[in-house]
Amino acid sequence: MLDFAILGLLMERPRHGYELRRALGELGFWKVSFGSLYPALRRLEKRGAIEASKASGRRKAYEITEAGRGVFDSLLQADPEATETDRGFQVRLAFLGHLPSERRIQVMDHRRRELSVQLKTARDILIEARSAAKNEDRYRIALMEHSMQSTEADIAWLDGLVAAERSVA
Amino acid sequence: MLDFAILGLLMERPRHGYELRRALGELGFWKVSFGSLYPALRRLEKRGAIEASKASGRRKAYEITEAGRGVFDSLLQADPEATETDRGFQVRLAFLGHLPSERRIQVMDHRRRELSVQLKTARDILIEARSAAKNEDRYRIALMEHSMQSTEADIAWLDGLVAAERSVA
DNA sequence: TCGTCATATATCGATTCGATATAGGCATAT
DNA sequence: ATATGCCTATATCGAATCGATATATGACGA
Repeated sequence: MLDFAILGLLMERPRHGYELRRALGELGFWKVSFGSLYPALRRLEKRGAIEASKASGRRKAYEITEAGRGVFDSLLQADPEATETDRGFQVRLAFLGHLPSERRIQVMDHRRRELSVQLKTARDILIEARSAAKNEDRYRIALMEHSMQSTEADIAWLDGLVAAERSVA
Repeated sequence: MLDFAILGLLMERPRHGYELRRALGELGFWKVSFGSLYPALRRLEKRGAIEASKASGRRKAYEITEAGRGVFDSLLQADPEATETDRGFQVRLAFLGHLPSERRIQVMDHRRRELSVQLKTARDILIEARSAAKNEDRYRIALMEHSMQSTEADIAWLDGLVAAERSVA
């Protein structure tokens, strides 16, 4: 996933490692560590997906290669029905603008269905937990409730994105 | 953190591995993998924090030891000012009922301050990003906005928890 | 000129992940 | 009865990621 995210950012323009880390963090869902970032850059270099060139000071500017663009595309267009982690979806979403409009809706719609299922099970579990709860379980219940509310908010947000996408298409 | 979470669940009653995984997942913020869980149980056994006993079928019921209770307490009471990951906070919150009331508020209050800082930076970054955004960056912007909204919701939720805690105290 | 601080790359050991193997128990269809 | 398929349950592997830390550079002000 990190490789995917790095390639996505480099599609736009060359960046050095530290800058990639900052840009990723600014997306809001992932504060990637150095211990992840620099090994990932080595991986991508070894695969020929990116190339480093000296920049000012200690900086190394990384640039995506033609091969790298191919890797990015195949990651971007991976089957939405296949298993995808939360982070996987978020990275894909960040670069969804690179897909044609109807494929975008497919990706978001699939995610929406997954979240709906999650929400239903969360609701059942919560009802069960509430009925069995002692007072000292208050915070565990609160966590479950908050998690449910977050999922609901995620779904509503996705609906908004899909609606916006349809209205421009 | 996983060790902490496992001990917290075992404080209540003995459970076997699979059940620990389910209980953790039901908290909503962590679907722990087997590859994390079973090594964690080995670690805790080796430290003498938990003990396994045969249960029905292949099941092994794990029970927390006196030493384990000590480990749990020291993890629970760790300085709230010290660096804490998101997941670290959530685990601590799940078992916050084991702390005296005023310490609970300290923990939540510290988290609240961290989230406030996050929110401010996120806001600045978003403003900056909006002004420089091209059309294809739409989804990146949407991610940032959603992340901000989530942080706002987290803060509001924390405020509710703190208020509830004060009202019972 | 000397600290000091933000920037930047790098590496270490430990944790966690995601996938997979294996096998027991239980319900249901043949 | 017994075969089949499906949850349950423990376990392990290699790879990705984390969190902490080391080190060096450049910019800026005391």
